[in-house]
Amino acid sequence: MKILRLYMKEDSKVKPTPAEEPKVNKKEIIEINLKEEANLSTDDDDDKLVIKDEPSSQDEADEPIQADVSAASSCDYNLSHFKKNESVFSENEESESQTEIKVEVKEEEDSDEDMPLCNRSKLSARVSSNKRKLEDDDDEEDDDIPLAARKKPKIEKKIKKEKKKKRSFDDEEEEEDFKPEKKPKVKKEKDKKKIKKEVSQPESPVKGGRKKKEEEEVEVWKWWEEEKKDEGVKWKFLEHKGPVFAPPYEPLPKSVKFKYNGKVVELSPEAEEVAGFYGKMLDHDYTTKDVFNKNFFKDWRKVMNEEERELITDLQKCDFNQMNAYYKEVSEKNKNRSKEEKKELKEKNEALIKEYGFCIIDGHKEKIGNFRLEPPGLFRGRGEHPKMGKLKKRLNAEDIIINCSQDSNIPKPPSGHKWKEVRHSNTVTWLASWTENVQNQVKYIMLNPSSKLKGEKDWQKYENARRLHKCINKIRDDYQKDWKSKEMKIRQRAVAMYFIDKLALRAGNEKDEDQADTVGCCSLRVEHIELHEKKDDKEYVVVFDFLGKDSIRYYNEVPVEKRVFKNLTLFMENKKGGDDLFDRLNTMILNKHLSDLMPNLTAKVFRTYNASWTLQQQLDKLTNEDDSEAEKILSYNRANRAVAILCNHQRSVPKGHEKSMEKLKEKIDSKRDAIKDAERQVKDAVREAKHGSVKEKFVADKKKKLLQRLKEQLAKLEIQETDRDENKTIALGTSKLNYLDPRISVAWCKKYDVPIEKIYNKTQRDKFRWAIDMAGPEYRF
DNA sequence: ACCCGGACTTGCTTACAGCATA
DNA sequence: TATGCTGTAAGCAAGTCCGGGT
Repeated sequence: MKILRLYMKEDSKVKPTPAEEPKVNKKEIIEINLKEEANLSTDDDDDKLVIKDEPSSQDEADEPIQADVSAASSCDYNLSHFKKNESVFSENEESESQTEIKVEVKEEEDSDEDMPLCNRSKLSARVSSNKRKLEDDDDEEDDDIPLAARKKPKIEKKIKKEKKKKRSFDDEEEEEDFKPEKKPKVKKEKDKKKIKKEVSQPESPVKGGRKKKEEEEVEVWKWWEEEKKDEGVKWKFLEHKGPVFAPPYEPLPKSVKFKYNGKVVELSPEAEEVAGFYGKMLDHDYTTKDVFNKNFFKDWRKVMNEEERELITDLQKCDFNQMNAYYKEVSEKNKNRSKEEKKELKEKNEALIKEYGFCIIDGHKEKIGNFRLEPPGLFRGRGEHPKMGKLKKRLNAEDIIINCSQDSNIPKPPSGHKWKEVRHSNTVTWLASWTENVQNQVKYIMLNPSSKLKGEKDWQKYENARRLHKCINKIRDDYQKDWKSKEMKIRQRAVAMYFIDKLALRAGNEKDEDQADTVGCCSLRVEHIELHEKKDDKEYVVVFDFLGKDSIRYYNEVPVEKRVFKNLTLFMENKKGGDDLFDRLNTMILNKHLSDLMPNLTAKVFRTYNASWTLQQQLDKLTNEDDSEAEKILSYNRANRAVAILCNHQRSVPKGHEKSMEKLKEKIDSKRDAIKDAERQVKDAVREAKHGSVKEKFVADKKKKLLQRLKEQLAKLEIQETDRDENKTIALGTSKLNYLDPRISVAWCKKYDVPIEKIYNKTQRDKFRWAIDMAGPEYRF
């Protein structure tokens, strides 16, 4: 792998700064800083921020980087796949700096366990208060504004948005080829025949429960044994039935009244439907939020008729209680449906899936991921989303673009309707798409993860990550050197890469004003980190505290290399809390650089790489050949958990966790009692047996066996207990599904003789079929 | 060189089926 | 037989990244 290092000239252009606070040219800042440095740093020549050409390399405190995966309190594995003995960082000697970072999974005042994660502990909005050790200037005026409310001045954004909106309005329909294409009739026949043959799976006779389902599964063909040829073409033939529309609105019974200002008001169906969306959610936290209510009310009024609009002017005066009660009643009724009804419904649903849930792609029948269009409703953004509560409109055929083969049976729109467009683009993988009206984003109907299309990509992803392994040393070396670059941009880039590599941070694209204020690496702001020269007997600690994807809080105290620390100090100089930490960097620049280092390398690959690598290391470390199966699985889960912690995958404490824990404890206690009892019995029996006959001996043996079994059961329960408790705020699913090379798990299962079903459930096995097939016990990531 | 939208992956929550248990 | 629990799938929001147009 050839690695290009670009030492470019300091770019002449200075990033435009917000108008109100004329900022110093970055170059100047460096220089200023250097002067200061020169003055200050008398003793520790260790870390001059060199700007001259030759970097002062020798006396680097070249410490190896450690992945920070230490667990939250309870579990104490201390992994570090970066450790030198793992040979990843072989060039870096010494340094025992055991990094021990607490991933403090929100521990404030026990209170809010039941809320969705993003609503919890609104992140110490005061993260960046004056505690800063290395006092930069003191102008942090917006410390008291909650994070989400802080705005970066972005005027052009507004204009952009306007434009967007306009576009979405006036690009009404422009009809297109909706009549089935006649021309390739012959080919069609042929194709169809072929498909028929492939598709008509042996119809499984109904053989009760599970079995039946298994057999009805889509055919699995070993695409991974086929030769790969890409060229951007995703398929040759694609046929499907089109999406399933949301069921039409059924007006409420007349007895369900809506009241305004205490008086019953009869709503038009349109207004009623939308009111119903709100009424249904009355118990939800959302309806207590200002933004939500405002947005809802505004959009609701839009669908009202003149009269209604005139009358209903204040949400406070609206009474949705009857609607709420009605919906509750309905769902109650649904729960109590009779067996027959349930069965009927199920059959109907299965028939629907059978008809619409599959497509034919290149001669194979494959499951579609989401063949149902999203029903109308109120938008529920996560975190402090400015658009929460807006009305998500009902979709019609006129909104939908169909994508399929020209020579396939083109799906029919509902009678009286026309598709927005039918296109035949085989360079994309979606079957249908539409533009959602709240965020103005395209949404898609795509294939299930078990499909070839998805599987192949998944496989590629992990191969790519494995490729990174081959040059990770070089890359790490490189960015460590770049910490001393004389160019600000490169320094920032290098520090960002370090974060991404070490902490598995996301890239952090820029976001629009009209989205929740969350950040990733490149979009970190000064207010999101705190620097401590010393914290709890650790040196050079960076405290991260910000809201990441889905407004999940990321909190981490990380000891870093001195040079990184100094650089951060430098980056924060003369900035306010709301300013970008890496003002010379964005994801594009970063990814551009990464792709120069290795083809197809992007920020996200590091996450995949580090996750999978961590899993492998952990599995190696935690698994004992002669553990019981349950113990091995616990080890696996622990390894999995380490990854989840690394990637900050959280979840809200499941409802009734407390209760279920208690129950488990009870069970354990009673098991213990049983064991005591059994022990006593065994003792007695043994005594009897000593001078007894064969029969007594037999009894004693039996009792012993029973005791043994009880003990095993107890052990299992205890394992379950720790496992469950350690897991309460950590979500394993995401990493399992998206970050861990399944071949590692498969290999582990094969090596230690654990049935794959214990690790992957049915869906997961489908998704990872390729890996199950591909990897032997010797596979290494 | 940047902006923007399109395409696709990632991530959390919710609803529900199916099972065990009382 | 009703009830409660648990694991799974569905749902959909929110990221990443790329490429085309200007």
